[in-house]
Amino acid sequence: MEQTPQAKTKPTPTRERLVETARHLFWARGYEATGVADVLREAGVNSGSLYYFFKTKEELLLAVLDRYTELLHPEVMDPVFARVSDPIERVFAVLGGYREMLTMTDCRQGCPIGNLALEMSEKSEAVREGIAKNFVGWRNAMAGCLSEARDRLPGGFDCDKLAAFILTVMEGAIMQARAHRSLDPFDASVASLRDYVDRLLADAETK
Amino acid sequence: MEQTPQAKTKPTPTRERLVETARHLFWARGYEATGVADVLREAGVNSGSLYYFFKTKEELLLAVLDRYTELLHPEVMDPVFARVSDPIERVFAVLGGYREMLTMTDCRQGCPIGNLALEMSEKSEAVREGIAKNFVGWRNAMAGCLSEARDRLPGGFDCDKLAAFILTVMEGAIMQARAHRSLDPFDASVASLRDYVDRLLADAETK
DNA sequence: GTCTATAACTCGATAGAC
DNA sequence: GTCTATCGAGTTATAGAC
Repeated sequence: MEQTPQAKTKPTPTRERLVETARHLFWARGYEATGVADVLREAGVNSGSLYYFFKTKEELLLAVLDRYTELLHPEVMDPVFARVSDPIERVFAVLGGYREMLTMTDCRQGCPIGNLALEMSEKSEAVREGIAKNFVGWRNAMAGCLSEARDRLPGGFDCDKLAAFILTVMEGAIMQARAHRSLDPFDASVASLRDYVDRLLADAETK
Repeated sequence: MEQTPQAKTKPTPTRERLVETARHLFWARGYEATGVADVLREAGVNSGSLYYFFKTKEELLLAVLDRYTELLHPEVMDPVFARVSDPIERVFAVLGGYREMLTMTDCRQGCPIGNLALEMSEKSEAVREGIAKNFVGWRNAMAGCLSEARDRLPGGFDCDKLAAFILTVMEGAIMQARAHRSLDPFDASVASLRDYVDRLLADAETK
């Protein structure tokens, strides 16, 4: 709707490059620690262009958060769902995706939204809302998996509550992995979550 | 050992005031977002004095992390342990303490170590170690509670693993509470953790 | 839409008197 | 151990030509 329809082979317009560069730098270094000049250098764009598209650095961050919302399904969920079909295993496969992110960065980079949630939640209401929206999307995807497996869970089970718990465990597990620069706390936390889910499934089975 | 023994009524020396001021500002605003000038103003101290005690801003942060390590038992654990005697309930009472912190700050401030873990873990190895040390202390306190209740838990149960899981849940729950500016995700996550622990206790009972 | 140049300010840190 | 003054680099953002 904002895009002219015939523009199909556009070679990555400047705005796109700015958002993608900012996305990666905010993730790797944090928002405050990333200078506008860093984004400009890395994107090969001049100051004037950035401020043509975005009034402020914060507005650039809001665009980054919108981008994350768009990427949730194509980048995070769909590849996993294509590979794994059992709804419960999909949940743990998504967690495995974040584990891989930790592996590839030697436990230096975790969930970009989680970082921003702690750094920025009280600094801007608009940013906080963008973060909350991303969390809601993630939880809904997980809640969808759990709903599919509803008949294997105890009667009257609250799938949204467990979905929120899964996000909680993932974020807390990533935090500890980064603080200890080790996958062990991540693996231990996911194993505890698995134990909990197994007990829920076993409980539903015996009834 | 660093303190002269006769100095008992010292009116809070400058160094102490700097560490305490920095501790509160880093907690409320984050490390990068807090300027050295903010610390100086709030502490009523001049630049020259700060750099007499600390070579850099990062060294001030390390002192803050040491202070948190010292405060863990007197400020976080002991008051709860004095009030609650059942070891399992102690765990949940400690979580209740963090809930109160969220209540008092309208879900704006959570765990100061968690904030720093995500903001600073990859920026300085010394800082990361100070954070990890705080996490280890917290987990050990929780593992101590669980060990006391060992006979009520399933045979061969790994108390350290559950302690790590409890920290994971607490940090993830605080993150979501701050992002949504609501206690609901915190309460839901703690309720799920309680459900898990109840199932562990019930499992041990039937054997 | 993009360019260069720079305004206006804040940052962490230092020097040297007291 | 504390003071004032300030350095030099970095910050976000803007102005105005092209």
